Parts: sequence; C-alpha cells; structure tokens
Amino acid sequence: MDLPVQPRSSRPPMLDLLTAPVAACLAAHLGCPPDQVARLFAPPKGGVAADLALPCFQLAKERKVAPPALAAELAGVLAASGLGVAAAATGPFLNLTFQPAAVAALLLPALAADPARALRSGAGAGRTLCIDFSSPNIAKHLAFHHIRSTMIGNSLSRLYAAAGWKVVRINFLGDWGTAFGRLISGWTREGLTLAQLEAAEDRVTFLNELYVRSSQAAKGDPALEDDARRWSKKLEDGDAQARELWQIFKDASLKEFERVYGLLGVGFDSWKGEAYYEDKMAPVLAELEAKGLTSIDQGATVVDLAAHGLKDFKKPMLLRRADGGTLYATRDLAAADDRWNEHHFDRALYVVDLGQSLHFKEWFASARLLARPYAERLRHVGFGVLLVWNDEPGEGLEPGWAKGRTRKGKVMLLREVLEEAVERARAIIAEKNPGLDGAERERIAAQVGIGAVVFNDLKNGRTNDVKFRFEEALRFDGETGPYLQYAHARLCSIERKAAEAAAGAAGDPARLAREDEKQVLLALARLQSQLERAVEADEPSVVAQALLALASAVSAWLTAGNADQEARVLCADAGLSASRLLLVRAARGALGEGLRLLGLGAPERM
RNA sequence: GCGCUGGUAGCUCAAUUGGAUAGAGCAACAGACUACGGAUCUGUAGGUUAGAGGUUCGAGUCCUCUCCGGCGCGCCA
Repeated sequence: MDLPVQPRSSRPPMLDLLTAPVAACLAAHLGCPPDQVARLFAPPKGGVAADLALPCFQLAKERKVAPPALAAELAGVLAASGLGVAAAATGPFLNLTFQPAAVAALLLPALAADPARALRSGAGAGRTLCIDFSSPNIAKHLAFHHIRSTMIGNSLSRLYAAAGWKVVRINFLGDWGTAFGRLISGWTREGLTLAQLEAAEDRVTFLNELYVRSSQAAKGDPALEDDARRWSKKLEDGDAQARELWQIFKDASLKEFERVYGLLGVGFDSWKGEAYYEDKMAPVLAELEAKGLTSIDQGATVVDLAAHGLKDFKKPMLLRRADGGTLYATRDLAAADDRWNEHHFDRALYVVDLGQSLHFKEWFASARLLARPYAERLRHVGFGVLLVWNDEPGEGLEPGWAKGRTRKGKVMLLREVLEEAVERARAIIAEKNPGLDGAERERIAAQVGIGAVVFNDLKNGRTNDVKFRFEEALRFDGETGPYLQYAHARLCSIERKAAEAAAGAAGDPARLAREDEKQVLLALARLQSQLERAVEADEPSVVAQALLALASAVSAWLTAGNADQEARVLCADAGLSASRLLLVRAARGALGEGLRLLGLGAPERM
C-alpha cells in the first residue's frame, strides 16, 4: 500500500526546550498565550552574564507599566516558581541563567546520539530548490573570483538539503558566443587535432592560446576575420563540423573544470548551458510579442517595463539585438520556464555577483508581466567582489586592495590559488606536526589549505566585498578555517584516547555541572537556530559565525583542563569522564557537520 | 546625470533586523600550575558607529541632507 510522503515534522529548536517552561510560567502569570512570551527571548548583549534575555518593553507597553517594573515582577514570579532558573531583572531586561546540568539533561541526549541529525530542521521537507551557481565560460579558465559563486552556491545547496529541501544544482555554462567562431577558424587553419588538445597539460590554456593566436592573425587579415564570422554563423546554423569542434572544446573545458570542482568538493545535477537554450527562446519571445509587451527601439526588441506600470525601471530591457541575436535576459526567461516545467521549484536561487542586480530585477519583473506562476519564487543571491592585497602595484601607486589580478595584470587562476594554499598548509603542518606521514599529510594539507581559502570567502556577509591575503586566510589562529578544523581535531584526539582507555562507564548528562560545559551546549543550540536563519537569508556566513563561537567555546573548555586535572574530559572519575565524552561527541559531530555545510573538510588530526 | 550599494577599534569584520555599558579576531601589552593537542586559553588597552538634522520610551540599524568610496545604466554575459 502506498503511503503519501509525509513531510518530517520540524523539530522544535533546542533553545525552546529551555525557554518553554519559563514562557509557560510567565504567560500563566500574565494571562497571555505562551507563544507571545516565547517569541521575545533573545541572546543577551555581550558582556551580560546570562544565558537568555527577555526584553520587557512590549509586554510592559500592553499592560501600561514601566518595563523595569515588569522585569522585576517577572523575576519574582520565576524565583517563586521552583523552575530552577536564576532570573535577574536588569533594568527593563529579565536575564535568565540556567543550571548547566539542567541544560545538559535537556539538550545533550539528542545531540550526542546523532549530532548532524539533531541540528537539522526538516522545515523544507517536500519543497524543491533550483540553485544556479558557478556558471563559468567555456574555453576560459576558472578564475579566482569564481570561488565566490561556486562556494556560496555549494554551501547554500548543502544548507537547504540539510533543512530537508530537494536541491537541484545547476551550472549554467557560458558555452555560446562569437569566440567559438574564432576558435574554430584558428583550429582548422592550423590543422590541429584532438590528440594535440588532449595532450596539453592544461586544455583550457591550450584553447586560450589558440584564441589569442587566431585573433592576432586576423588583425591584419580581413580574410581570416571573415572566416571566423563564417564559422560563427555555421555553428549557429547547426553545421555538423562546427558543432563537432564546439563539442570538443566544451568537453575539454569541462575536464579542466572538473579538476577544480574536485578539489573543492563541488558537484552539479545539471550542466545545461546557454547553447542548450539557443532554440528554446522563440516561444518566450513569441509570447511576449503576443501579449503586447515588446516594442522595437533602434532596431532592437525590448520590453518597456516602465510603460507597463513598472515605473521604477528607467530604461527598457533588451531582448533581441538589431541583428536578430538574442540577449541573456531572453535566455534566463527561457531557462526559468524550462526549470519550472522540469522541477516545479518552490524557490529558485541565482548566485551571481551584485553587479548584475539590475539584470535580475528586470527579468524577474518580466516574468511577473508574463504572469509566470514561479515569478515570486525567484531570488537573486548577490555577492560582493573579491579583492586581493597587492603590495607591488607599480607606477607609483599605493599598495592596496585590488581585483584579483597578478602584477602583470593576468587574472589569478582558481586552481593556482588553491595549489598555493595547499603548499602553504603543507609546510605549516610539516613543521607543527612532523608525526604525520606522507599520504595522510597530503590529504590533510589539502583539506586545511583549501578550507582556509573557502572559509575566508564565507565568513563575512556575502554582500560585502571579500578581501583575500594568503597570510590572513591561512592563519591557524583567529577567525579562520584552520582554527575550526583544529578544534575538531582536538575533539577527535580525545575520542581516540578515550577509545584506547575503553572505559565502560555510562555517561549521564546531568553530571555536566561546569559553566564552560554549559557554554558549549548553548553554542550548539544557537548553531541549530542559526542554520535555519542561514537558509531563510541565503547567508552561509551566519553558519560560519556560529561555528566560530562554538569552536571558541570548545577551545576554552578543553584548555581549562590544562591547569585543572579535575576539568579534563579524561579524568579520574570514570562516570564523569563518560558524561563529558557525550559532550565531546556532540561538539565534534556538530563541528564536522557545520564544516561540511560550508564546504570544508573536517580532518581528524592535523 | 540617474540608480543601486557601502562607510563601525590601527587592520579585518560582528551586532538577535528598533533594544542593555556597540562585540570578536589580528596587531600591541600582561599573564596560564610541561599542556586530555599551548595550532590553545585568560586578561589589559583600543569607539563621538563618516558628518548634521529628524522620527520615539530607545537609533549603528528607519527618514532627510552633506561628504567620501564601489558598482550599474541597449544591442557582452
């Protein structure tokens, strides 16, 4: 018998487990629904020694009393309630401090049983996401700046999937354009072969150089210029030979891309590029015309958005060139229709730099004019530019942040940056941990080096510009990827030692009585709530910041054991030790899951 | 010119979307009982949130103006 797919019920946030009894108690006193109180809880401002805060402004206003007076009144209510929560009124705030053992008893069982699962919400169950990201151009290298779309998109894919969404990862390749005419022209003129291309150390470099030679040759030779144009036309018309060569160039480029995507651990479900939509734009164009939305302006076909009631748009959107060629707004509309027909997505993300905001506003608006059912489900996930520190700008210019180019003005290649990061990581690891042998050290250097570059890209708000320096990204202290990975490795190390000792005692969360243990638990609970926030805001940095807070709490806890034998996980009291190991397991699992959601590896030793 | 966007500690960034004495990391300084991994931790110092008005119990956050950046504005994507 077939059962309908039941969406997993979303579990209540862990913090609610702590606040629910308090909210119920206060709501009973105030005579309002518990939810009205529960919604107000917030983490206290930094420097305030409390676990949760209840700002009393709104509740006080409804009751026409002064907020500080209400806070004091509620503190009294809680004191008399026997809930075991310390409540202190500080001005208009009611600050709550929980018993560590009580927090552990509520949160730890689920976290220790399956940390990754305990962090997931299931809020997106039954919903489908189409996410368009990375989208490089064929026959060009993946440049360093491509890391932004690629890794923001990769992280969002994982975050949505962890929240229960079905995720379709789309790489909208730039595999069409006049450059191919020139490439084919040069290829045939030089009589190149597939074997030669395959033999190249880097196939994209091979194609780049071919392109440069071909355009240079054409500069002084109108016949070659014509030849390139002819091939372009042939390609558009579906000529077999042109098509075959185009396919060869595309395959060669994809092989190079896969090398880099492999380093980053990124994969896609769809590689449909611009070429795929070449013959699929006519219906959209026809429909736009039939609905009277288009007009002709200087020979080009446009949608005059302002004329159709959208007064925010000062200029019309271009659909088709004067020579009949289509533009990318048309292609995006056709692609959206295609994706809608195939997936009936509940949300579609376009992870593309902020410089293209206007383009997305325009064609989203066009989708609305066309009354597309998905029009309100489209989101442009924009991001800032990648800047690299330049010490030698030359020409008497000051050192400073600049778009990613080398001193000679060439673009920095993503693969080269990753390779240098791995090299630097390898050197540091070799020095700090000489015990690691060749193969394992190599694997860890890759996880740490690449993770450092990726984390540097994700740790701050995505709309900010990202500033990159090898020295900063590859620090092993501070707010970096290696710092997170190190905290994870420390926890793994303790678990390994515990396994050797093979203590048989059972753990009991209620024995975790230390303040620093409570801080780890609270950081875990906050990480969970931040995972949901990250999905709603399409913002991986929210997770990055929560992980830094968790790693910091973990490090403080573990380091306390240096000065105090009693504070160690592996201490004389076997029962206490087993209890603390539950927390180690929870924190290690959560850090590992968090790193995975950002697209970083989680090495077990470094 | 029009539009979008940003300006928070010396540097790089946070700030629960209108809430407390604006918090971290780095750099600086001072500490931690040979460390369950010290690649760590604890502390000190560092601020007129670019500037000026306004909105209200309350503004880094909202509205207006000014100053200084970045980006975009028809046949590229």
